Amino acid sequence: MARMTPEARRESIVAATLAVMHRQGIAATTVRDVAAALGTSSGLIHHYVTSMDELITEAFELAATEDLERAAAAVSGGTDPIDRLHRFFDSYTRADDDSGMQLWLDAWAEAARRPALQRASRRLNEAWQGLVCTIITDGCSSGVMRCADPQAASWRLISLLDGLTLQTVAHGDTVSVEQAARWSRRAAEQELGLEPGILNGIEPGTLDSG
Amino acid sequence: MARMTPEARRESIVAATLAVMHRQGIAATTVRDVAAALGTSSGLIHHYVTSMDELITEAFELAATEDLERAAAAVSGGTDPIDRLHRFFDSYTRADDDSGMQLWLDAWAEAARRPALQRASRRLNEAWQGLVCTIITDGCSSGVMRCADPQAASWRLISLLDGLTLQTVAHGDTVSVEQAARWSRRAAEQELGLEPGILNGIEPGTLDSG
DNA sequence: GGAGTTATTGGACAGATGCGCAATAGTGAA
DNA sequence: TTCACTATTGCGCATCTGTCCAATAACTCC
Repeated sequence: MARMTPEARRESIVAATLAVMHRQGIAATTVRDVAAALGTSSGLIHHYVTSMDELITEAFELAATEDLERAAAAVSGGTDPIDRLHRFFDSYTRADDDSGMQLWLDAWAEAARRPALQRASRRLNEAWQGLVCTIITDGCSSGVMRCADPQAASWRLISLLDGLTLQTVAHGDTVSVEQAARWSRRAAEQELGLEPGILNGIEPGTLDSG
Repeated sequence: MARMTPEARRESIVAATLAVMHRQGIAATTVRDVAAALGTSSGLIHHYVTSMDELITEAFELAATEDLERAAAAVSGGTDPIDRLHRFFDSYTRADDDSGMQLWLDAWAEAARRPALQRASRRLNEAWQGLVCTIITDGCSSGVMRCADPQAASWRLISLLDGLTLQTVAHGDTVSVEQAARWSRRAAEQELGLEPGILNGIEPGTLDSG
């Protein structure tokens, strides 16, 4: 393979690792598969990375951070708390139709056995919760939402979303993607004292362009 | 090792497999580990089991079915729908403090790659949801609960429980076991139009003996 | 006791795994 | 052009994996 800058090569290795992780799952991602996906030798990977665990953690962290930043960017474009919450749900449900959520399932399962992966997974999960918590706190102080405990409410919403998409990803169609989206929005309306349907009704972009 | 009845031997193999799965995770459970835990040779395992996948699925199915039946038994002893719901939460939160929930995390992650495991996981998840759905339906028809869509509500409750305990198991203490229990009960009260605190208040056994 | 059945053994087999290392080839400076 | 540097190769090593199989040992029935 053509010689590359160390920096560029390292990035390409992490990107290739991520592709393999999406295709085969975290546990089944091997050095040789990454090398094959990259079109290089397996020795090269270890020239840049001290262990496979480190590489997997780094790749997961990259993907998860990008997801989070995409969601944060979408949210920050909202005009008011309800619009921001709407955008949050949109970006979450758009992300999970792909194999992105399977990566999270793998990470949660592996977390107990891989400390570095656990730290990354935990940190990013807390960031997601924080994103929602900020929206709710704003909504409460501006009076459009009613919520006694934004911290708890945001953990419940995040957990509900995770639990529902878990069903979608792991079991095929016990719960459909559309149901998961509708039900979690409905729960948010109920949890935050919003008018029923306000999150599910005004949703022109989901079916057309999503 | 002492010679055993085929039936007894088979049971001991499945039990040993389950122990190894709890200790090392589904993906890292090997024939040799099971044989070592059993104090026998690895060849013996394949004399009773055609493949490792079959054995793992069978062991998971056994553990999950026992959990479900324990919950169903606890629920069936309830005097009315609210008491039954109370008992359901009790048995669920008592189960997850152990490594039982980690097994579910592993199963969900592996489901995409192991069809037999996926079928088992899916079937049992639907049974859990059905258990809750029955309670809610009864509660609605007897007038103590208000719920427009018991099917959807039970999926939301199950998914919320899964999502919250997921945080507990995978990330240590982003969400504590007590918080997960309290928050999910609170969500149920809200979802089913119950008096706030009715599921969290009357709960003498949790802190003393749990 | 002897014979037949079968639970159990221990190791062989082919393949995969993470990692390391000498050899090679491309690159930039003198 | 030459030389030092290092990205890249290709393979070797030790270990682990699921699966299979002939040999052995324990049990049952005659």
